[in-house]
Amino acid sequence: MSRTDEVVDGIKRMILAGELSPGDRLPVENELAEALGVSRGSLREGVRALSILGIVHTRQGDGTYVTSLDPGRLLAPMGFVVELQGDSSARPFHQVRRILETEAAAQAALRITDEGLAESRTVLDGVPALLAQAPVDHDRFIEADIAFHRIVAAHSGNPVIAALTETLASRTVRERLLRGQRQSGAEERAHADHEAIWRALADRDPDRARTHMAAHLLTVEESLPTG
Amino acid sequence: MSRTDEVVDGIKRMILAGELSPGDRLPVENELAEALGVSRGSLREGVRALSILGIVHTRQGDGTYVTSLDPGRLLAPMGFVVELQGDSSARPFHQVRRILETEAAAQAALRITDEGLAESRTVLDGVPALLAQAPVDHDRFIEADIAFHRIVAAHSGNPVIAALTETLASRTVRERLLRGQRQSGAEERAHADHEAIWRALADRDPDRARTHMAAHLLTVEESLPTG
DNA sequence: CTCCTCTAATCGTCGGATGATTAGAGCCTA
DNA sequence: TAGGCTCTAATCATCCGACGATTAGAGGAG
Repeated sequence: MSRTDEVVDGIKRMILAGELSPGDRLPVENELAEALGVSRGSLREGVRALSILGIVHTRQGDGTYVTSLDPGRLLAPMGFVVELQGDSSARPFHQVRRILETEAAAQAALRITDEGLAESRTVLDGVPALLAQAPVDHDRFIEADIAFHRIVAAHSGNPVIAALTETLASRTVRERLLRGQRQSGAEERAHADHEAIWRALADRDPDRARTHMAAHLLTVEESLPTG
Repeated sequence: MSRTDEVVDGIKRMILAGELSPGDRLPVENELAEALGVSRGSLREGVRALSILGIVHTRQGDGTYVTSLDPGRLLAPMGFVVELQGDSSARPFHQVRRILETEAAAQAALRITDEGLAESRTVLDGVPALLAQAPVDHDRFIEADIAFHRIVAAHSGNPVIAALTETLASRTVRERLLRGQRQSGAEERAHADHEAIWRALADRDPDRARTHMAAHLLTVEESLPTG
């Protein structure tokens, strides 16, 4: 086990033992390095790794702090590895997204607030104008697409689902998806699906929300190579 | 953007551009540091971070190589952050596990091989002896539990689901779960659930497999604090 | 041809030095 | 006194050079 691994493990253990809580400040590098019995260089490698994993946050001139450890923050780095996946893995990843978002839609139908409905309504209302112009502004369509799905996932009541779907359907992933199906009015079809989902949410009907979301994401998925 | 971030981004970009493929060896530290315009220390911090994310693998005396980039390898580090979650997040995480494994069971019923059935049969056959002795060897029960669920997920045909459920239901997580419900024959109940799931798999019946898996995991979930 | 030894290459770790950034004390001014 | 400014100390960011640990591969012995 390398020194750096010992640092990572040591800090992780301090958090698990309650010696460090979210928001707490870590000892300064020289102190912590001595406490863990490693040089400052090795310590920095370990702290940097934890920083990239979203467990701690370092500010030059100030210090290093334990983050909130929220699922949203800790799952975000996963988006990094999702982007590295080749086309062969696009389908299994999207299947996971579909399974989770389908359930999220059903939950959201039971829990969404009037504010959430209004906000998603505003997003959808802006889309027809986008699709009417030629050429269509695909970037802005993707923005609206992301915004709608994000609102639905956020109202599922499960922050882990919200964080996972966010990373599984990031902007770069969506750009790949849209590129693969930019032939026959795919965006119009997607927008119609969104409207159907919205109506189910507005009616607080989980079954309809589930079915429409499942069909919507399945349509996208069927444009992907088999995997 | 720090030097280390530039290193991470630079190597990531090399992979995305095809300059580095799985199995390829990275340039030696001194060369790569010069190519990226950073010192060897900063380079090492970046490479170490990528190593912890499972993207590269370094061997002292040999060199640094790009890993296979398989979903299983890249999602494994997520288990690290799952363990850091407090009890308040246990329920949403387990909900995700339940949703994914339920679907995995249905898929596995359609795809599982005779070897997979035989292997899971062997695992289940060993459990009654474990439960008969007093006191029950909880560690070995957890082992069997993990083995059974792993086989099912592996035969879902989706490596991402297999990897995610593995990290969401690691040994440490399971120990927490079992501790919360060690009152009233929970292990016997779990084993009976497993048998019901196995029969559905053996009959290649996805509906029954789905239902039994859902009920099995829901039972576990109901012992968790509301979140 | 096989095995062993030895060397060179490479990563792992350390210590020190310097620059960049921040927070906070102390001072000044209105 | 309240507010803003300056300056200082603390802290992290980066770099450099050195040496130890490990591995792969060349070369020789049998």
